[in-house]
Amino acid sequence: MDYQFKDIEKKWQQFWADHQTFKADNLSPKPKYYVMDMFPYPSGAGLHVGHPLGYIASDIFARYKRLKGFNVLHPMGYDSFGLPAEQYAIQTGQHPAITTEDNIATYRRQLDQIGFSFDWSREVRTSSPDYYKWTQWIFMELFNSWYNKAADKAEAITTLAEHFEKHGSKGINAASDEEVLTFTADDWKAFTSEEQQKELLKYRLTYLRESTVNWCAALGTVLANDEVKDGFSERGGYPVEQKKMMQWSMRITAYAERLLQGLDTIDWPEPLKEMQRNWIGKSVGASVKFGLTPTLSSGEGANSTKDSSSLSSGEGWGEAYIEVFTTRVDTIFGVTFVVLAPEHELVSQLTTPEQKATVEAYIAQTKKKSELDRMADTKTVSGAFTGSYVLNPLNGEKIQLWIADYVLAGYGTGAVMAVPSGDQRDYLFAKHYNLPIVPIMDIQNIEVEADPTKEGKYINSDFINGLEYKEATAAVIAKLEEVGAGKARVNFRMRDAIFGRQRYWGEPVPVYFKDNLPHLISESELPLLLPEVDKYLPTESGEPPLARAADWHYTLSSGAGQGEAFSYELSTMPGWAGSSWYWYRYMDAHNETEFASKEAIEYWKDVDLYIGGSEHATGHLLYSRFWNKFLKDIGKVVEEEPFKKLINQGMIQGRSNFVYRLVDEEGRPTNTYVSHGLKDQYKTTPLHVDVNIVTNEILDLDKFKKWRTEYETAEFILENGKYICGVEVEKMSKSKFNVVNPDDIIERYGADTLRMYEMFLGPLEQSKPWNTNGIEGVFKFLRKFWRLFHNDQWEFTVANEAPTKAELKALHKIIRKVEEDIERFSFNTSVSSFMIAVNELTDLKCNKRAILQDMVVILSSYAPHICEELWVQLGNPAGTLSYAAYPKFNPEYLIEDDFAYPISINGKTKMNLNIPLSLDVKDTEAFVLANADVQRYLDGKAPKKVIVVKGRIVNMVV
RNA sequence: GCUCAGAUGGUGGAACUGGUAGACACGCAGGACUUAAAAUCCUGUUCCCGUUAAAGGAGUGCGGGUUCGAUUCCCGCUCUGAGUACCA
Repeated sequence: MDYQFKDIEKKWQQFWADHQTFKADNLSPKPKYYVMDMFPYPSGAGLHVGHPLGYIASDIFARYKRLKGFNVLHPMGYDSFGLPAEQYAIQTGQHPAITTEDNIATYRRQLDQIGFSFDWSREVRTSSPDYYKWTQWIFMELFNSWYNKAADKAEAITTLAEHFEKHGSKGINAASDEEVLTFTADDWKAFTSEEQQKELLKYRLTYLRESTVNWCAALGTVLANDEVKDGFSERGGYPVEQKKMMQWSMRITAYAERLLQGLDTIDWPEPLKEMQRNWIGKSVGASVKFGLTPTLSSGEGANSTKDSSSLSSGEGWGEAYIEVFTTRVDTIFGVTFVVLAPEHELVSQLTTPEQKATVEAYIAQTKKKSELDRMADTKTVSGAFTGSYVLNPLNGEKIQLWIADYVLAGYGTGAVMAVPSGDQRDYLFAKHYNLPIVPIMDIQNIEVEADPTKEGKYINSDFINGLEYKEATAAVIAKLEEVGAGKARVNFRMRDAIFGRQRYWGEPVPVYFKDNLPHLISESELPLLLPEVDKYLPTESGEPPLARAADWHYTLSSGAGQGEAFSYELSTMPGWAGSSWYWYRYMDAHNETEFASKEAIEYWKDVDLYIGGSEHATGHLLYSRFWNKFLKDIGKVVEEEPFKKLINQGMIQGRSNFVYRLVDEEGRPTNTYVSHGLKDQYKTTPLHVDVNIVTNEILDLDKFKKWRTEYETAEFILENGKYICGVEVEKMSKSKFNVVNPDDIIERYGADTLRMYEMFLGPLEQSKPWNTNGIEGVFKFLRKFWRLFHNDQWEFTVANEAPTKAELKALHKIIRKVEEDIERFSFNTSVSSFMIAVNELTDLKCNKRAILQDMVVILSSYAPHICEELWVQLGNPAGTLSYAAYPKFNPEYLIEDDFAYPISINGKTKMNLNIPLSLDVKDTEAFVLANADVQRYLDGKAPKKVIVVKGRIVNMVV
C-alpha cells in the first residue's frame, strides 16, 4: 500500500497510549537521562505551529537517548494558574478552573497528534490541589527558614531564635531586612511573643513587609520587576505605578552570590547567563560614610540616622553621616560634592531654610516626571543644593550636599560621592552647576569630558599620591576601616522578589493573621484550597477577590485562641510559584506524603536537558535556581543547580501575506486588487490576507472570493495570469491572518512530516518565520523512504541478501552523521542527511533488510510513526522499536582507496584528480605533476611551491 | 549608549578544527507520462561574458590584514535582531 500516514499515525499513537510505551521507571539499572520542556500555559487559542518546535527537538533527543540505552524521563504538564483564564472569568463569570480544563483538553489533543514520547502518567498541573499543596509546603519551609551568611546556607528559623535566646543579636550574620534591632539575650527574653515574632519576620526567607511595589491598576495587582517592561505590564501592556503596600516577598537576595557563581557550573547559552549576571548586578566596591558637619548639627534641620545629639561632640563625623556606595573608592580625593536621590529619607532634614523652597520645588518637579520620562530623558542635567555640607572622611574637606534625580533611591544607598573628573554624569553636573573638578591622576585628560582611567599615578590625593590603582584602592579601604568611616562592600542590583498577587487564580498563601502577625496554618491542613467566590474582581473596599469568599476563616483546632476565627492572607501566589519546582514533581508525581520521595530525587537528581524560550531568562529560570538552592540547603534535594544543560529554541515568527486594494482618485477603496509586482503603478492600500489561501505567494482567487463576503465580487489585475501577494515577517497572530495551525498541517501531511519539517526549517536556536512552502520536500522524502520497502505494486518487499559495499557506506555515513548532529542539537542537518541517504539507497535500488532495518531505527526519533509501522512489517514485535539499539558505526565501511583531489593553482580550484590514498605526500605531488592536464594549466612552467594536504587538497603556487 | 547574536543564490539553509562555497530542499525553467489536469519521474538552475560544448571572469554585508589557501582567524565600518539602560 502507498504511504497512508493517517492510518499509521492514528494506529501507533493509540498503541503507545494503550501500552504506556514511554512510562519511565524510577528504578532502573540503566543510566538516567532527564529531558524536559518548559511546560506551557494552556491558553484559549491552542497551539500554533511555533509552539511545538522545542517539544519536537526534545522528543527527538529523548527518543535518541532511549535508543542509546538510557532510562529517559520525558514528562509534560501545564502551568495552569495565570492571568488570562482569570481575565476571561471576569468577563464571562465562567470559573477559571473550567476554562483551564477545556484549554488543557485542547492542548492534550494537539500534543497527542504530534506523536510525542511523553510519560503522561507523570503529568502535573500547577492549579491542581494535590500539586499546589506542595507549592504551599515549600512556602512554609521558606517561612520557617533564615539565611545564615556565616554558614552560607539557609537554616531553620528555630536556630536563630535559639541564638537570640542565648546571645541576643550579637554574632548573627544573616540576610535580613535593613532595620533589624540590636539586643542582648536578656532583651530578647523580655520581648513579648509578638515582638519576638516581628523581629524574626525580618529574617525569614519569605516575609511580609511594607515595600514599594509595581502596582498595575488595570490588572488590579502588583507585579514583580521581571513582569514590568518599560513602565508597562508585560501581559496586556497596562501602565504600572509605584505604590507602598504590605507585601509578601522572597528573600532571593540572600542567594545572590550563589546564583551568580552557579552560572559558571552550568551549560547554558552564554547570552542567557549574561542576562542573569546583569540582573543580579554584582558590583565590588566600598561603602563610605560622609559625616555631617558640626556647624550644621547645631543649626536648623540637622539630624541623623542614629542620634543627632552626638554631632555636637566635635568629632565631625561619627554617628551622623551620609553613607554612599562606590566602585571607585580610590577616587575619594576627587570628590567635590555628594548627591542624594530626591527620595532619600534625610533630604527634608538636611535642607536648610534658605534652600527649602528650591529643594521642594525640585522634588515636586521630579515627582511629576514618570518613570518613563526619567529614563528617556538622561541628557538634561537637573538638581538642587540642600544648603548642607558633609565632610570627606579622609581629609575633612567640606563638601556641598546636593539632590539630583540621576541618583536612584533604589540602588546602593541612594547617595553617591561625586567625582567629576572620573565620572561623566558627575562631570556634566559639575559643569552645569559650576562645581569644582579636581583631577586625581597624572595622565588624566578632563578638558572636554570625564576620564575614568585607572592607569597612571595619583595626584591631589593625600597619602595615595604616586601610587597605582590597585595599591591605592587597598590603602584607601584600609584607612577608611581604621577611622571607622567605611569598608569594602559588595552591592547587588537584584531586589527581593514580591511574592503576592491581588488576584484569584493562584495558590492561596497558607497563612492566617493573629494580632496583625502572620502565622502558618498547620502542615496537616494543606492544601489550603482556593475558595469559591461570586465574582473575580476586587471588593468595593479594594481588597483582593479572596475577600469575597463567604465564610472563609481559619480556626485553631487547639491551643490558645481555639475556636476563634482568624482571617487568611487574601493575596495569592504569583505565576512563577508553581513553575519554580515542577521538575521534582515529575520525578514522583503522585506522592501524597512528600513533594517527591528521597529515592526518586536521588535517582533522577536534576534535569539533564531543558529546552525552552529565552524570555524566561530573568524570571522563571532565576526563581527556579533560587528555590532549588533553598531545597538543597534544607536537605530535600541533592543538586545545587536544577538544569544542567539548557537550550533556547528560537521563536517562530509569522509570515504575513498581503493583497493590494486599488483606491480611486478620491482615496476611496475599490473592489479591485492589484498583484504585488504591479502595485507601484497604482494607488493601493495593503491588506492582510489569510496565509492559508496563498501558496508560494500565489493567491487562490476562488478561495479569496469565498474567504469573506466583501471579496465575493472582487476583481484582479494580474501579472502573468497570477495574483502575487506581498510578504512580511511579523508576530504570529490571529489579527494578521498568519497563524498556521499544526492540526491543518497534520491533516494534509501527517505528524512525521510536521516533525521533520519543523526541524528542517533551520537551526533550533535561531528565530525564523514559518513558511509552509517547502514542506512538500519533506513529505516526498518520507514517501521515498516508504518506497524503499515496497515494489511497484506497493507490496512490502525486502531482500535478505548481503548488502554491497556502496549500500553499507550509505548506511554508516548516516549512522555517524545523525549521532553527531543530535549530540550537538543540529537537527536540521540530520534531515538533509536522511534525504541524501534515501536518495543514495534509491539510486542503488537497495531493499535489503540489513540496511533498511537500521535505517528505521535511526530515523525513528524524527519520524516515529512511519518507522514503527515499517519495523513491524520487517517482522519485529510491536512496540519494541523505542527501546531498540542505535546501530553501531563501523568506520571500515567508509574507508576509500582513492580520493578526487581538488587541484588548485594559487588557491583557485582548476580540476579534480583521482589519486590513490596509499601514496604519501611526496608521491602524491609527483603523481599530480605527471598529469597532462595539470601540465596544461601550468603552461610547462615548474610551480614555485606545491602544498599537499593528504586526503584534502593539492595547491600549487606559480 | 552598552552587551550579545547575526548578515551566504529568487527562498529556507549547508560547509564541524582555515582546505572543492552554495550540500539538502523549495521555487523557477525545460522535458517524459496523460485526451487533459493532478500526481509522479527526468534534466537544468550563484552571477557576468560567451555558447553546440567549452574556455574565462566575479563572488559568502563593506574596506583592509594574516596565509600557499579565508564564509571560517585579526583590525575597522555598515546594517538587522535581541537584551539592557543615569547601577555610582
